[in-house]
Amino acid sequence: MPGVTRAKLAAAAGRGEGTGDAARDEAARAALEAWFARVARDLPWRRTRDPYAILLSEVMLQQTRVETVVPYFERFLARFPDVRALADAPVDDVLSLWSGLGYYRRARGLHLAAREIVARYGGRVPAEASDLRSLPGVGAYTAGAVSSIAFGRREPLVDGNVARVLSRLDGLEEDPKSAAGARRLWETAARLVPDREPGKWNEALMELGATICAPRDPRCGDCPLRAVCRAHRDGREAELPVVRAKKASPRVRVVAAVVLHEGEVLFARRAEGGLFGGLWEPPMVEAPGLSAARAALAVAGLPIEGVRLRSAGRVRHVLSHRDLDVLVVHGVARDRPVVPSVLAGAYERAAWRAPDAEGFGTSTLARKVLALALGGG
DNA sequence: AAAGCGGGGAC
DNA sequence: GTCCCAGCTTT
Repeated sequence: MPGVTRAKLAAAAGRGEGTGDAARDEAARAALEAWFARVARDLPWRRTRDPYAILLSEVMLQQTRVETVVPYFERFLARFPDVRALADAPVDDVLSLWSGLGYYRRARGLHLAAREIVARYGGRVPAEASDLRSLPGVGAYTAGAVSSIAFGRREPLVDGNVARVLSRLDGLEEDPKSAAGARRLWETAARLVPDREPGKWNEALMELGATICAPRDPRCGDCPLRAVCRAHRDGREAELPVVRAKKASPRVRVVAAVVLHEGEVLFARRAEGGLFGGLWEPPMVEAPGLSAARAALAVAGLPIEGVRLRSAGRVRHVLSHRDLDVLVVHGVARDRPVVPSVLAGAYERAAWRAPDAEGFGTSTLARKVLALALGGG
């Protein structure tokens, strides 16, 4: 790293505490930028300058690991290569490409955002963070990311990685999830983001958090910021950032009914807004057993009263806030029940489909249920 | 401030 | 098993 000697970094680290040391900040910028230029991963969204592709990547990356997103990003972009293609698509097609990625509200939000970008911005992704922030599914992080990375605007961002890196770098004691802690982090990020290539800087901060400044056992020996890091200086890497304990997910008993007729399965579409909103699945309800489930499905309007159902086994599906214990039952309908156009409860409508049909969204849970019920024949 | 919202990878 | 990920929205 030209111009950045260990001695300079060490001198900068000892000068002042917390804020207000421009020389230390500059040393950190130089060190991190040099490091990033050397080790930056080759990721598909780093090969483009298309703001739409970058917006897509940032939405997919919300609470989702880089390695998980890569194949989804490639498929989605191939199917919807620009804002207009996405805006013109049926929502079920969009959810189909999102299937398995999780947090499906993101897909619906992005779809609505594309339509808004066409309607209000002539099909061009806006560059201003405040304009981006007003799009559905775009919060402070995503707005800062798109504005800085795609448009070179000097906008800060704070994600989980940056929160950890900056908490350690400046020795910030507040809980990043608290209002005060978040405010402090955004102030710190805003202080550090440079005029020149702010997007690179933001990416470098995240890259450091993802590859070096890990939640547990950070590799401080390989860290370009170790000479200016307060937490490292004080031996407190393991204590920062402070994390508050999260509560366990309640266990919930669910019954899923896989009803077949001539090779097709009865699917129902979940109402948008809630869990798995907009996705299609074999009807399932929260119930302690089959008889209670039958009653609940009858109330919902699903026509399976006359179908003999037997157990195919259980599926466990863990979400961030629920731990689902799913009893999978299956059976063959003698004659095809007519599905009503409107359903009650969690489902809005139903249809018979081949289990591997395309063009609509399904959750990983739905795929597990189908695999168990149909896997053996 | 807290809860709802998926799924998976690393340990 | 636990932790948490390039978070956003609603209550």
